[in-house]
Amino acid sequence: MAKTIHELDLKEACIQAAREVIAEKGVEGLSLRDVARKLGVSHQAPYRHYPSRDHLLAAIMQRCFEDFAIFLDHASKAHTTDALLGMGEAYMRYAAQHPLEYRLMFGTPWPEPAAHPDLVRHALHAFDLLRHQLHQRLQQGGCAAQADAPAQLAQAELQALFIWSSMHGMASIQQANVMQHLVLSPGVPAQAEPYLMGMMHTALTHGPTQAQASAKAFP
Amino acid sequence: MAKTIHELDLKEACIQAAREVIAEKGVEGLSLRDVARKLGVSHQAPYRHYPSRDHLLAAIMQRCFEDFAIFLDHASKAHTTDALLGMGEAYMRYAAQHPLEYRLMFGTPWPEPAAHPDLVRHALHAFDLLRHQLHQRLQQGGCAAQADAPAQLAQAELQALFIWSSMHGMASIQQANVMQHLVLSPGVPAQAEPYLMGMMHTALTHGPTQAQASAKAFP
DNA sequence: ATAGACTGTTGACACTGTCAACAAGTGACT
DNA sequence: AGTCACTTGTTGACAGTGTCAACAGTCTAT
Repeated sequence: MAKTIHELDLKEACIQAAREVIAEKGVEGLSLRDVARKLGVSHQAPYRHYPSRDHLLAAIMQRCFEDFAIFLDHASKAHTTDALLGMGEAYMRYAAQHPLEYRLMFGTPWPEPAAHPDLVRHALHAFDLLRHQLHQRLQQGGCAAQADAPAQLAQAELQALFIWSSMHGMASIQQANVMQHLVLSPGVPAQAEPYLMGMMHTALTHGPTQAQASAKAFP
Repeated sequence: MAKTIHELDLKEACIQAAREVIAEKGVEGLSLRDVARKLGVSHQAPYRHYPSRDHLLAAIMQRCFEDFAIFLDHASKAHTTDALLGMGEAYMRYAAQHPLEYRLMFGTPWPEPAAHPDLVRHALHAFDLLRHQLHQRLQQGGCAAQADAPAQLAQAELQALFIWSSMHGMASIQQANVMQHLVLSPGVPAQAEPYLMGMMHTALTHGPTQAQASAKAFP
């Protein structure tokens, strides 16, 4: 009977060890037997707490989403002038600082979402932060005569999806290190991110043009 | 000596069979032994043509990039009024129609890029199509007094990265089926893509604002 | 005290990528 | 013609993986 680390809950220790393995060798390099070895425990011990590798992965992803949402929330509150800008910068900073966690959350095929409702719930929270921020912004601004509340919410959601798309795309590109191979003009790689931020700001202040016609066609 | 399918080049047949397996079970479900079985050949036969699983994957990815670039090129030439818009729509259409291929190209950790220069070259071609389109557009437009040629190229590259980011982000979100879980207002999921297109159009016509200051700080 | 639940261990199975040794066919050179 | 090297394919092994089944302790409630 080896009293190694069990006192602090093997279920929790598995997540911790697995995150370390992921940080070292990436998501695809994670094996249950590895975390078992790392904890000095038999290769079947983790199976007592997670029915399969995917379930452990889901638990880790959930943890990552929690951390991510906290990170975004702090940043939006810390930025004194523009909470939205603060969130945007925080998003990119998180992706840059935790590439493997980011990949795990947004770049890994999700393990059967229906089977992990908790994971979905935590993942949604981060999006809700963004949506809420934009909704507030729309209500305060009141620039147009659009006082229709549901329409404003829908508007905020469309904006949130747009922002999320752009930032996730940029983060993915940066992570893939693909810009190194693109043979770009000097200064362009460094300017790409602030340029994207500027474009998003422009789009948000001016609203969409054209092509929207095809959207209105199917209301 | 089984004369099964060898006459048409096993090297080529491997790619074909592997693409079928990927289409059925996804990238992670691909195994060399599977394609060998599918071709009625020993489990080591593919190894005579590809030194490792990653090399076969690289070959498949390269093929996908070729198809993808052709697809984009056709679409941009087919669209009579706006080649750029045609490319954008084609991009989203490809992602929707070939989700697994798209995932393979843009969602899979690349197998050691330096070892597969051909893959990199083909991948870059698709980006070059976009960059070229935008460069032409800038030269024709000439709306501003910015006749500086290298600056125009850099501008086109920044625009290309912005467009690519946004569309890739939207495609990723659509593929992850995450919008189903987001509990959005009615009509928002359907409007998301045209809305994004409209926002991109706005941003391109107005150019970036703000935040660009931080970019100019490091020229 | 005893029965049942947790929790962990050992041993097996099928499957994978990959290495090594071998066989059959091909072409070139002497 | 005969030999030699090379290409292509086969068979057999090895370590590694996720997972199932059977077993052994320890804890708790009756």
